[in-house]
Amino acid sequence: MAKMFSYSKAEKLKSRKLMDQLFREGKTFSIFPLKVFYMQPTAILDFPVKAGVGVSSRNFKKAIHRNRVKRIMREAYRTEKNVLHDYLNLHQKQVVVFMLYIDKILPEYETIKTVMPVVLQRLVKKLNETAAANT
RNA sequence: CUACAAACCCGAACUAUCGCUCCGUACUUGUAUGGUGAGGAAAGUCUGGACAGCAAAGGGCAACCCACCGGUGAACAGCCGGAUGUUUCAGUAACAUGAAAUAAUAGAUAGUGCCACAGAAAAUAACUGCCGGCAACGGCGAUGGUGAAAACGUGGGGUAAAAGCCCACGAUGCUUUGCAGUAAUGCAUUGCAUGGGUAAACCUUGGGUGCUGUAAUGCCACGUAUAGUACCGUUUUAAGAGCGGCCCGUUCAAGGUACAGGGUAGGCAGCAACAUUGUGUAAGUAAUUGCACAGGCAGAUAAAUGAUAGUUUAGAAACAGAAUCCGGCUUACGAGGUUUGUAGUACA
RNA sequence: CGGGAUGUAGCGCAGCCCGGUAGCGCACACGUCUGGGGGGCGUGGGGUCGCAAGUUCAAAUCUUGUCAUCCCGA
Repeated sequence: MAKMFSYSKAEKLKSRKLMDQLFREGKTFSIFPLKVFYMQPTAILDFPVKAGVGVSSRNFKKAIHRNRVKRIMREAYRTEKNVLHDYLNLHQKQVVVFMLYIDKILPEYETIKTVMPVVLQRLVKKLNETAAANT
């Protein structure tokens, strides 16, 4: 694990192929105002976590507003992601995550910042459950 | 001074911590370090180009666009200057005249169409009517008061009754000549004519446009089914294709079309240095152009500018985020400033 | 990045090409038939024609600009 709070190019979900697979086969859960897609890929990734954020252009028509939402989400993920990273380091797992903002009003940074740890803890819990079920 | 409207300028700066894109350097090859990083509209996509491809970017029709004159520029439907109209305001007894706005602006004397209601009649001059005549008929377009618009206007002469039929003054269109102007056009002048409006109705005239767009296009790598079904065609009179529609011409042509299915969705170039930006100066009424000096100023591909705290300022808020690149147009916009106009108040 | 369609009464739509009166269905109000409801019949109200400017005597209609919504292609 590199730096504590970084969110560099290698950690971003970029492959179109992987993304199609995620939306087709991945599992989901929602904690308002976020909806999370996640799955554990079979292939070996160059980075343990591949994470992406998104907003519907139907809900936000202006590009400036979409950029604003994505920036807030990236910032929140960057500061709160240690929970997920520690878990994955401990169990030698890898995961692909995509977080979609589903509300229609422009969010404040504080609200996303309070929701993000809850989301990541839920994600860790879900991964734990599937691991338990498999064994 | 205050309020409102319009045009133009400007579109915060700095420090610390964490973090992001791209570029350079170092080495232990993923870390350190240095630099770099959105707009006046990046927007709308309304336009003009650059650049690239498309059989030889063939010809005609259709379609679409433009339309006073000159300049500007790579180009334009843009911009600048001018001419002539129209509208509004000021002004006048009424003109004249001045200011502002303006998609005005080839042709209504090429042709076709349309003009509600009212009105005799909305473009053929009919009806009513007036005059002459016994009548047949002939002459006339003044009479009719409706309408947005009624057969050049006003006054006089003239006549059986009338009429640009004639005269004076004036209006409009075409035209001759002279002067001014690069020109549009203006002023004066010669002759002829006068049946409305609409071309942002069809249209005619003149000029222009080939089409598609950086997901263009070129190259590299990886991978699948030497694979299925149906139809059309193959030595000719050829199926079909060659990038919008139709016709012609021309070139290629042994495969083509549809359905179902399988694979890939990675990389490099295009791609960031020029119709470039800033300042000064010269030419020009201006748009704009020349010269000198200085600068290097985003380059991603699920897509980079954020978060927190503090300082400065009266305040930090508006509209809003590059995706091939430039010129213009249009629209959105906070606070402050400048200029102009309108209204009110106070003082001299 | 490119192409197209639609804005008319509370709702769904005509009218626009070829300019002059804005209409249809449902809904609404009143009256009537019925003991009452439902339903039928009759009468009536309600529209800045998305917004702005222009052409015209006259604009929902023609022209230009603009705003919003929806759809399509790569």
